[in-house]
Amino acid sequence: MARAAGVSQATVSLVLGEKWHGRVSEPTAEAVRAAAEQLGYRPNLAARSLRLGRTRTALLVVPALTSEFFARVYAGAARVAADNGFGVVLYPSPEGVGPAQDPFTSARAALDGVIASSMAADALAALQDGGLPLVMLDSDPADSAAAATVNPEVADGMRQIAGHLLSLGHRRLVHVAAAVDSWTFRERARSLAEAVRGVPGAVVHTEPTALEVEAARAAAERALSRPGPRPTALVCDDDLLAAGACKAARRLGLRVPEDVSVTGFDDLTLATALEPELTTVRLSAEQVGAGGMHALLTALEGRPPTSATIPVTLFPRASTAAPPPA
Amino acid sequence: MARAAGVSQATVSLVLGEKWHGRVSEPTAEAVRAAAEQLGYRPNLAARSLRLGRTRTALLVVPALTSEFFARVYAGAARVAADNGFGVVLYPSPEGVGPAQDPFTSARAALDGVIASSMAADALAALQDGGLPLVMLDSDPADSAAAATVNPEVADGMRQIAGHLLSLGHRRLVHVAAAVDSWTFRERARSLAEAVRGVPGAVVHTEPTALEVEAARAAAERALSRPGPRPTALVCDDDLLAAGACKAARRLGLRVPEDVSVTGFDDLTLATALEPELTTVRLSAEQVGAGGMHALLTALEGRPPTSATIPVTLFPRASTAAPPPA
DNA sequence: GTGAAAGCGCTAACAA
DNA sequence: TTGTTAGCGCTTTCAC
Repeated sequence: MARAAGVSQATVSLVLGEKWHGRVSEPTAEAVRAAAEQLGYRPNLAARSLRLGRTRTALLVVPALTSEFFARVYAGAARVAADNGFGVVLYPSPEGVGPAQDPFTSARAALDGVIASSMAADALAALQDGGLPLVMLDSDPADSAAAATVNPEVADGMRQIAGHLLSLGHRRLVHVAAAVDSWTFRERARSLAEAVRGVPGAVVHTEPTALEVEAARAAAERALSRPGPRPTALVCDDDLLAAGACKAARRLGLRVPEDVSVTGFDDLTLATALEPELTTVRLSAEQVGAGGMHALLTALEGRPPTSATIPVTLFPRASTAAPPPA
Repeated sequence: MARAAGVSQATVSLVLGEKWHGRVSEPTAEAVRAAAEQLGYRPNLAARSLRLGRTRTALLVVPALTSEFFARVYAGAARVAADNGFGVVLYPSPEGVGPAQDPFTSARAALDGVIASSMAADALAALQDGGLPLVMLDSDPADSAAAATVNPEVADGMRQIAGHLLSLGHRRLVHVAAAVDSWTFRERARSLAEAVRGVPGAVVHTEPTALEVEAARAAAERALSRPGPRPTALVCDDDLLAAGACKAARRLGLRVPEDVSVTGFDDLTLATALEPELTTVRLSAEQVGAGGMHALLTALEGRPPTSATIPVTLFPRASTAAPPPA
């Protein structure tokens, strides 16, 4: 303790907590700081948490951190948290081996709030009885018991993709759709269908697939091999799926984008690592994470949190072009 | 408190802490468990940590979580931690904006130990005075003050890559090297140079680059355009760099692998999303993370932690072939 | 087999 | 302007 070293008792608390102005003399304050510095003293967080009843820790529930997208969501949330003296702990990915753990078994009492992605559907049940402020990410703004929702504008993103493709002249589209039952993917499908519906002669066929390159390749190959006129554009729910779609095209001897156009979603590193570079929609995952943390902090301060919406941007690159003449 | 609800006082502690055998009667224990269940009672972690002086929390220091590799390291560490009632908190990526934070300013007193990657070099200084058990990942086994080191066998991986390429007949290699000053990359360079040295007529030129696709593309393009006989194989320190190398080759009108072979390192998702699929070495990042956590837990139990070594595997795929005849 | 009591390090209210 | 004190919820002796 700096108490023995310095001069006083809990004056230390005031000084180190920056609450001493007008209550502790400047010399004393300086002495305390010097002693703390010299002893390498750090306040004990457990004691502080116990006393305060708050832990300055938020739980982030994401389906799989190994995905670049959610790693970025974490990065954004952690940055905002750190700026506010908060920490972020992750709910162990359900992907992992071992028993699916109740996020609260080990953590509930040590949390101030929860930020959850809609994709981690199975974890939501456990959150119901939490009684903690909850901010949902990329989720249905309507139905949740959340204090706030922070969503990238996925519908707008899909609308932009569709607009881009339709104005290039594409009329036979395939939606290479993530077979994941979550609001964000339903929204994308809805938005795409709506955009296509407005254009005479345009159709969209849906080909569901698991969220993996190999599964997407198989799905896209299926879609491109169906009887009837070949689709000219593959609209994928994720850059990863788009990578699979490109592989499918090449395996069938088709060129991207000359014979078939392919679009992604997210703008991961992958999008520009591929050849041709993917036309895709950038969702700023960091902003989603940061927005979620902001909303949670607001809720924690007792103010009504503002549901936010993160704009998205279409990046037209080399994987899309006008459809072949035929 | 379950105290009021149940029947007794701190008997609760014994029962819930599984320390009651032979000290509390079976009926009482059952009653406590029932009450706890019914009230949804969870022990307060802050209080427990305060009392015990331990937090069951480890810090994982990684350069950038947005990279798939380190996300996997985290996943592995978190899995092992969870199995042992531990949590893992991440050191905010130095990449992020905002002031570079001392990991201990907010966390030191709340940590039991530290796991650090060598790539987070700048953070190491701050760790020196930690006084906490430290496990290093992918770092020089010799020089560190670490209790243990957990390393994937990168030298062996590079040896396998070199062997693969040399036996295909390649003699003019380029090492597209990550311009990051860390042990793991020095080790790769050393191992590659050594393997090539054993083969008469074989040479390796080093082309340093930042760890990004676009920078790697530029570096590879430079290497392939140098005067003199063109290199026939590009050995990259990372799959991401290999993606850049492939783009460089195509931009110069060269085919992969017919005109030039390309190899990666890590076997990220990217490796099989690209075309051709990358010949690469799989480093099990999860195992590195898990091994690191195991070593830390061992150290925390007072037993001497065992430095571990994680074997790597060469995956020969479509990005390598015999060099062109000329 | 169970309860009473102390104390982990901190903060906030109050006394001096 | 500073020190004293109580108590956050838990674990752990130690009496009973």
